[in-house]
Amino acid sequence: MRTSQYTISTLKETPADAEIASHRLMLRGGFIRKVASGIYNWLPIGLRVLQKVENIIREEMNRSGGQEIMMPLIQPAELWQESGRWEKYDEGQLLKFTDRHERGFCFGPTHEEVITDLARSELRSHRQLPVNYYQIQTKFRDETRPRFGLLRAREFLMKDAYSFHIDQASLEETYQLMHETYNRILTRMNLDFRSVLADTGSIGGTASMEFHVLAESGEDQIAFSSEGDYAANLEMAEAVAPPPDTASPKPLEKVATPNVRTMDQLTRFLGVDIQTTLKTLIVKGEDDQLVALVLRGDHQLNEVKAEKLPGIHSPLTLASDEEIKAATGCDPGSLGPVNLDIPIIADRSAAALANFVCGANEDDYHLGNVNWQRDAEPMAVVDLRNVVQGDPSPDGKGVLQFKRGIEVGHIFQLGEHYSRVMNATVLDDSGNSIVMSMGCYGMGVTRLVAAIIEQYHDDKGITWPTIVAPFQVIIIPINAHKSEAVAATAEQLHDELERLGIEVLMDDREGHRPGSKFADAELIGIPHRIVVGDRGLANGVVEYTQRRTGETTDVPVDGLADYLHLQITKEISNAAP
RNA sequence: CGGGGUAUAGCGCAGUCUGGUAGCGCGCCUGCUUUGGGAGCAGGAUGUCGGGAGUUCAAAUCUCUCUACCCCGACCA
Repeated sequence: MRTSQYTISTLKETPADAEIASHRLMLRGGFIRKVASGIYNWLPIGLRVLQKVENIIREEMNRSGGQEIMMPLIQPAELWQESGRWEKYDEGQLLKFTDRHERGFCFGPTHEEVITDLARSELRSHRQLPVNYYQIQTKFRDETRPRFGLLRAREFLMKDAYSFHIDQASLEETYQLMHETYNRILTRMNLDFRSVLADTGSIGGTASMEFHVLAESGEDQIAFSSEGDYAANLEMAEAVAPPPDTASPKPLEKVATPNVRTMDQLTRFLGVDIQTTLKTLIVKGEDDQLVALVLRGDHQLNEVKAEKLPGIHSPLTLASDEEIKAATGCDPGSLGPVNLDIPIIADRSAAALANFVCGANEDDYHLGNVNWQRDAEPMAVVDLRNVVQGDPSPDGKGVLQFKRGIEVGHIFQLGEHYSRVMNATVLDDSGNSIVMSMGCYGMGVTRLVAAIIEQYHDDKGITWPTIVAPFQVIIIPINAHKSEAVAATAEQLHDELERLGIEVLMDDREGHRPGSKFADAELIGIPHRIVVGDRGLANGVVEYTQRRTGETTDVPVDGLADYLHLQITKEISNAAP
């Protein structure tokens, strides 16, 4: 391929609205262009990368027995009404419209309904199970706030797979297989990633796991054991119950704390350690009754954990100051569990305290030396808080550490969540009608492209792993118009590499001086660069530079193509398990 | 959806406060000279100043309104 016949649309200046590396570099490098908020064009060079990522996923899915299908982007309202998600699906994310006959449709944000509908008509016998269907297809989710370029787009490419089973054991087997498949896919792309325990969220189901590419720009916080294998999304990470404080109770005391409203003010005013204090949050229960959630002063409420508690309103809703005043007679800053006429749910760490400080349920007063049982009784003691770095790991090995991650994959055991409401059944070996168990397995293809860049870039541009690079080799001839030797050598190398099946780009643009060609090659991130110039040719050598290391060596023209062929073959296969 | 901000040439921006009919850098086109780290000179093209309404002799500039986009918060691949 020659740049004179190929669109290289690099920008010298960064478009103003790009915040993070992947977005900035994809715009500058001419990989993508924005069409509307969260909606992008893919230019030729960008599409090459996208298709490589797509093909790695496809190869590994096929290798694991997945069968590729394609479902429609546009889906009828009836299916979503049947599953109950037409009204419920994440308010607003479902983009709905009607056709000329006033029939309701939506753009597919995911395909559980369509696949379940397909499965119930195609799958009749247990002999056909298990099956795993997948597609690589456009999704549309009307995000309230698209951002970070491809990391949170509204229209994006996703690989979604759905498996069907006669029983839970079979589902677990495929779930495990998909876990391994995802590991292989991400490993082949040379990514630094983690699989972590995850919340099942709005899709519903029993077990689920997320795959995170580690990057500072990631939107998720993940917690993992310093010594064991435990890893979980922060919203799921379990806080281990500390041993109870066995100090003998001291006499309860009431202290005046004028104008103290926050934990920070309280600890400074009283000169106590924040770890010996309690804070009390009032949230809405079902039927608008109030519930008090009690945490240690230094801990943060984990909303996902709280929402899962029986009797708690979902989404989690804090009571207003007025409601709190009406129920307790004081402001939120003076709340505490003692003599509180609201059911109390205590976090394990809060429940382990003795002789602690908390609000007195009276403005400008706090209580000291408070003790459970003697002074207050929680209705339940549960895990309610976010873990913090240094907490013991739930697997008993080491302590928890945090990293940020980009969620590129999510696998679920859905169980009978959809198959039951949509009546997707098969006959078992006794002729009984059995509701199929389902699994679903998502992977964000366009998001993966961005995630790769987040891990592979430097101050000059992208440093693609060879397996996903848009081209594998770039040849830059210097003053080809003046030197026949340069022109001929570059041509010869180009043709030889192409014959060997290597994806080679020759920068034959006229009017560009070497400097701008070097800059473009580095921005676009082509892993191997060959510079052909008179200077070296006099000695029979060209200059070879590795993009990632910047390491430059003079190498003989003879044998270079074969060497690169060997090298590249190694690079694109050594990551395959 | 709440809060904040922006909209002027393909990109990055100035001009707006203080109204007088649009500019800079990069890019683009032509020519010449250049050619190992984003070249120089000369010439040139490109704007319904986001849309609409209003105030005014006169609006990029003032007023109202609509729209799009970006950033900060609750969801997801």
